[in-house]
Amino acid sequence: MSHIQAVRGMNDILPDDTPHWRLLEQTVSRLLASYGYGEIRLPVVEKTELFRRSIGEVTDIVEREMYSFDDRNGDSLTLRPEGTAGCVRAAVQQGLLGVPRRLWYAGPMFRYERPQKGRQRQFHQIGVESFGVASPDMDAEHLLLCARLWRALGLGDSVELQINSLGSSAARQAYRSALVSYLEARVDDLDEDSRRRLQSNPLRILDSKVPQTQALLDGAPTMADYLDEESSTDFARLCELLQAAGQAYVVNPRLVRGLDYYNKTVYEWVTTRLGAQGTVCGGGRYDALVEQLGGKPTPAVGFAMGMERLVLLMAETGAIDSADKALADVYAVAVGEAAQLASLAAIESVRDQLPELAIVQHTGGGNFKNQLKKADRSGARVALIWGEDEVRSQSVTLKFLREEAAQEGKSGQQAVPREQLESTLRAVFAD
RNA sequence: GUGGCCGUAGCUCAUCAGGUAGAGCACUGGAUUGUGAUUCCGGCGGUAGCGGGUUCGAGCCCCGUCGGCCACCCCA
Repeated sequence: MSHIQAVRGMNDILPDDTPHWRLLEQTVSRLLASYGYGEIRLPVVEKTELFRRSIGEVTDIVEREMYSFDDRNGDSLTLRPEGTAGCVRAAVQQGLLGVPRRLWYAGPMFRYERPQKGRQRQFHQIGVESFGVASPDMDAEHLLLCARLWRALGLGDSVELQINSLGSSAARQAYRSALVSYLEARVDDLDEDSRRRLQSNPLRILDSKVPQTQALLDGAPTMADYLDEESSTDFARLCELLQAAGQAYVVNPRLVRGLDYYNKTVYEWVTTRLGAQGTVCGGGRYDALVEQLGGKPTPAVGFAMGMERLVLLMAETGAIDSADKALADVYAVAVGEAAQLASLAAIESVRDQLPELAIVQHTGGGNFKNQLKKADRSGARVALIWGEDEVRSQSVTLKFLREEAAQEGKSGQQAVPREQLESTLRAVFAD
């Protein structure tokens, strides 16, 4: 068994799945265009320093999940674990921040984690970022845009919106120390993971999955009580905007996000249908990041959605009509050398005149039975047959392979004079 | 990084208590020397992930290792 296998957690996406992916990509790019967002294409590799500074030194991503390596000149580079950092870097570097700017991107991200359902080491995100607008109407725009996407994908009933506000960094600090002192007084009741996080990242204890810890938190100080005034009025305004738009949401006061750069509004779209990895999309404000990365102070909001998870959900929900797996509309069969010549010439002409038809030409020889079998397996609706008889009479036999065609009174087969082939096909595939 | 379950034909799986492996699908030949999908008959296809151990004998038991799935951690 010396086959070379794919790297763990880096998966092939096979032809059976790519139609789902394409539908997602097309739907997203149309929708974003309709909201006036411009696509930006970013490198997959950035300087390691970029991620250390933006995501945060003590996060799991930076501490143990990055694919980092030394370039030949000694620079430390990293396969991007997320998209926001690179997008901000590009926006600053390319001078895109003079006016409010709406951007989106899509592509692979890399995180060294144990693979499980909805999580792999190379995964794909679609990211959306808006720069230069501090008011919550931009947050609302993002959320409503997402909601519209879920509806377009048939996922409207499968996801729930949870929102929260983290407050300004000062408010966060204040809340953080209040939480820590509350929990330190009850450290004996804390689970092991949470105790560790008490040192490293106390806010994350809030979304612990341990029931006992959650119970302990019922008596803890709440984030809302520590919010600065601007954060709380902005958050209230966002809720108001969502209500006005008829968008349902749940305020989850224990929602925190893993990356350090978030402040004020944060949110997640979650589902219960995907096992443990329920977050399908997540984001929020990061008003300080642009300045932190050397740009002029610029407020920003953004989110990222996980394409693998969305594709899983689409399949799970049956939202996608079990896609047409047929690779061909027409399958051309030719037996004999003369027939092959006639077939090739005719098919090239059909391709000229009916470029939208998917035509698979039989290759590799074989008898009639064999070739017809391939025609059937291809999923094609029509087989075109050339043999000695057709060559002699300068015609082609058109055979209907599918039952639904029979129901339309198009069944069996018929001889078609060569010069009528294109018009006959045009008529057959008119619907 | 931690834990549980699992690796047998291209795919999905069987092999009851250790006695050197079987089915369906797929592929292929024929019944049908120019006709698929249905039916019938035949054929190809396996160093049982890999390595070691126990045993007269290991797909089955033990150890290691690699890989997969799910969960924890964390996140999309």
